[in-house]
Parts: sequence; structure tokens; C-alpha cells
Amino acid sequence: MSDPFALEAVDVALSPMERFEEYLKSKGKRITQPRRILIEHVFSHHEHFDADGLIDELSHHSKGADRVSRPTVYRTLNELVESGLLRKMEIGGRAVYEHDYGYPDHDHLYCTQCQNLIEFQSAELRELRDKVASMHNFRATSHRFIVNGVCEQCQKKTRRKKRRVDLI
Amino acid sequence: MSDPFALEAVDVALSPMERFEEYLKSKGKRITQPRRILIEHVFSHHEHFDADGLIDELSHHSKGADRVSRPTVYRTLNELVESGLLRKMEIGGRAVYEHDYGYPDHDHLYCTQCQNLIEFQSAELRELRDKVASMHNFRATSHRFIVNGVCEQCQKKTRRKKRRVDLI
DNA sequence: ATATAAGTAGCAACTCAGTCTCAATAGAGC
DNA sequence: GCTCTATTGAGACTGAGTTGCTACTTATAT
Ligand SMILES: [Mn+2]
Ligand SMILES: [Mn+2]
Ligand SMILES: [Zn+2]
Ligand SMILES: [Zn+2]
Repeated sequence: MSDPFALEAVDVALSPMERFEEYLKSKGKRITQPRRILIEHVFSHHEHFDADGLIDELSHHSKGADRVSRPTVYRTLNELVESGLLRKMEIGGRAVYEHDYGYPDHDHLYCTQCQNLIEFQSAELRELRDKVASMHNFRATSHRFIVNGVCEQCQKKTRRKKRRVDLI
Repeated sequence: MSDPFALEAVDVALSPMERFEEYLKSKGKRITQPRRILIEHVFSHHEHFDADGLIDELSHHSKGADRVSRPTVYRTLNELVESGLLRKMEIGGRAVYEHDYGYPDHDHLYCTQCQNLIEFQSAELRELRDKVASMHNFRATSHRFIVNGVCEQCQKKTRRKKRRVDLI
């Protein structure tokens, strides 16, 4: 059941919280309760998530002390991207976030049926990118590569459905 | 002054208008004046454009006969994508369109300073994509690869500015 | 050509993600 | 603790894109 393609975390000197505090100080910003709550929540596990999910978890249903408002969720997400802790990508017109700090560079296969993002690493892709960039005297700083299609499970489901229909 | 990397058009049997008419008929849809105006306008030259630009050109400033309303611009853009005439991509949270029918597959370098999109073709990229997909038993149907960075002209501009500052 | 049926255009109202304003609050440093 | 300033949260706002509705086209059949 274990995923043979799962990516391994990268060793980093500072915890995400510590890195964020460093960033905030460098900008004359303050280490506040809402920022602490949000970063704690976000870095408790690796996954792809959006602002809406965080708002649900931290703003609506959450009561009392660990509550963070909608504007603050958005503001803090921007800071986390700005500070290099999170990476942002746009999928289907909506912003999706994931860990950047402490997590290896990778790209994604996007299943258009189940909306799952499958991660993969490719050194070749990076080389190709840099080659193309240098051919155009372009100074590349980052990239987004998303392959759209249908994942293994969804292919199986579809085939099963088809077979069932064929019987009629 | 001519771009050595410029992509060449692909030969196609039907004009975009004819292909669109074919698509519309197959869907029981009608060949209306607004749809004709819009597709005529869009396929008069190859460039990257957004809904807002079209609305400006066809809805606001345009008067009388060749006017198309905002909802119809959006509706028709969706049909053009659906029919395979246009390709849609999201850049910086907004939808950008370009010719798909009669134009070769390619990807983009995106200059974050002047917002220019530079096109390039790479057979290797396609191979790499299919290789990765098959490794994950993923059925790839399309992809979006955008390299962010700074284009040649913008690098020159920045260097000039830097030099000027150094003199102070 | 005329009638008829169905799809479509345009308007205005709406949705949804994300941002902004501003008064009240809470960090940081002394 | 006191002061100064950044930040929060509520709600208003924005901008891209969509939708409900009615009047109008378009396609097709007399
Ligand atoms: Mn990922
Ligand atoms: Mn292009
Ligand atoms: Zn799937
Ligand atoms: Zn540029």
C-alpha cells in the first residue's frame, strides 16, 4: 500500500515556525497568535490545500482561542509564500498551496476526474527548462509544470462503468 | 529583427470559421452574428489575449453592428475552447487564450517584469511528459508548462538602471 | 414567403475568490 | 506597566466570470 514514488522531506536547520519568525523580524513584522496558529496548522502535515479549506478549519468551525479570520488567512498565506515557506499554484482558476520549505522540488500530474495531484521529481525537466531558457537568454527563476489527464484508479473506474453499460 | 524562434502555422483543411460551424451544427447550436464577429476578430492574427481585451474591443468601444456583449464574449470563448479552436491557460489568476487550431503545440517563458509570453517548442518535453505519465500509469491528455523569469530586454533594462544607481 | 419552434443575445443581477477600510486590539521595546 | 505601531476581524468592496430572464434570431417546415 506504500507509495513507491512518495517524496522524502529535505533536512533543514530551522523549523518552519522558526524560519517564519526570522522572516517576520527581518520585515519589522510581529509574531502574532493568528500567524502562529496558521503556520502550526499548515505544517502539521504535507498536503495540497486552498484558502477555503483553511478558512473552514480555522475560521468557521473553530471556536475561541485558535480562531483566525478570513482576511488574516489570506494575508498570512501571502506572507508564507513571500517568505518561501509555501509554494502557490493555480489549478482550475483557484489557488492551491503546499509546503516549499523543507520539501523537495517536484511537479504534478493532475487527474481531471478526481482532482488528485500526483507528485513526481524529474532532474531532466529542470535541465530541459534551463536549456530552453538559456537558448532564449531568459533568466529562469521558477516554473509550473502540470500534466492533465486521468489517474490509474479513475481509469479503472471508468472501464468498469463502460463494461457494465456494455452488458445492457 | 525577425524572430528566429517564431513558430509556423500548421496546415489545416478547414478555416477556423468553418470548423466552428461544424462544431456548432454537431451540437445543435446556431451560427449567429455575435459568434461570427468574435471568431473573425480572434483569428485575424495570432497573439495571447484575455476576455477583458475582447470585451473592450467588441463590447465597450464598438458601436452598432459588430457589437458583442460581455456574457456572450465569455460564453463564446468557452465554446471556442470546447471546440478545440482556442487553448486556455491561467496566468497570475486570470485566463489567457490563444489559437490552438492551426497552430503548433508549444510552451511558454513568462517574463514577470513585462508580462510577455515567449513561445518555444520542445519535442523532448513531450517525451519526458509521456515517460513520467506512463511510470505512474497516468493517461496524459494535455499539459501546461510555464517557466517564470526575466526576458532578455528586461535584464538589459535592469542592468542599465543598476549602473545608473551605482554612479550616485 | 410565412409560420413555428427552439436557441441565443443582452441586460442586470448574481456568485465567488480575494482585497481593503477602519476601529479596536495586541505585540515589542522601553 | 506604558507607549507606539502593527495587526486583527467585521463587513464593505472589487473584478472575473456566470446566470435568469425576456425579446429577438435563426433554422426548419409549411
Ligand atoms: Mn506537490
Ligand atoms: Mn503561445
Ligand atoms: Zn483520478
Ligand atoms: Zn520582460
